[in-house]
Amino acid sequence: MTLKRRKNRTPHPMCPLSDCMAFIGGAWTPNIIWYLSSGPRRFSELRADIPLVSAKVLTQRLRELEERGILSRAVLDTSPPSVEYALTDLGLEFMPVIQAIAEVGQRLKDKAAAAA
Amino acid sequence: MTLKRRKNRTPHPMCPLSDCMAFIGGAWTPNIIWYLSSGPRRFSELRADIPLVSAKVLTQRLRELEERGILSRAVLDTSPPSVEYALTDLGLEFMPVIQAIAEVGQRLKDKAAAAA
DNA sequence: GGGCGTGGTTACCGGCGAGATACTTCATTC
DNA sequence: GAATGAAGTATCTCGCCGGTAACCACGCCC
Repeated sequence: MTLKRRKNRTPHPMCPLSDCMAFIGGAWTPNIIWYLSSGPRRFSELRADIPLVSAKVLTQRLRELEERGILSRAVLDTSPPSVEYALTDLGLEFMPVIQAIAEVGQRLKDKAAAAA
Repeated sequence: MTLKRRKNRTPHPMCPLSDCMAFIGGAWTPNIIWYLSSGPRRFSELRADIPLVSAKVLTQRLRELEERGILSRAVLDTSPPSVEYALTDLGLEFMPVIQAIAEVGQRLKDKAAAAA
């Protein structure tokens, strides 16, 4: 799922699951959408939000997501120029998925904590 | 995201998003869970359900999911012996995510159709 | 005014996950 | 006796992803 129509990732053309995963399946994509859901953020803020992503991959993912219309990219003419990313309306469509992922992840964590 | 604790895929240890994606991020994983959600299915049925997945990857994914307790594997002594896979209770926990993915995928497809 | 830090991006290299295709084993069926 | 079907395994290749390093334009500091 990261495609130029991320060609090889969960293709299965007629399947809504695969269609959606083609957008959010790329590494770190859910995290990026999550952190942008509370408002626009700059590149370096996203790096701080998601410390384990490398700058290279973050750039790649942001470019892909922009290309697909999930987020917008605006260069601010500060110096040095910084770049602000924001979810588009299309990007907001994915929030139910991101939220479900976060909730299930939290529930699993709670269970693990309760079991320990 | 798909791991032996799929090591390099969305690690970010403290994040519920990454925790959940570590389970369902592997290629074809959402599809497998989706088709198992309506009841146990055999290997060859899953292959027919998801025609674009190769046998190798399907085997890998099923093994991983079994190892993590998301599904169970039962060898039936028919001849030739067949193998039946079924979601466990833990596996069922992921259904909200799978459903959200399917719904958003469907909505995107509807929009695309409406736009055309 | 030359070295240094900063924000964002790109180039190069290596590992491993994933796709494609072919082959295996055993028992039934024609 | 050949073909078929179930459930894989083997091999090869390709592309994503991670890490490191370099890049460019600007402002700072002594």
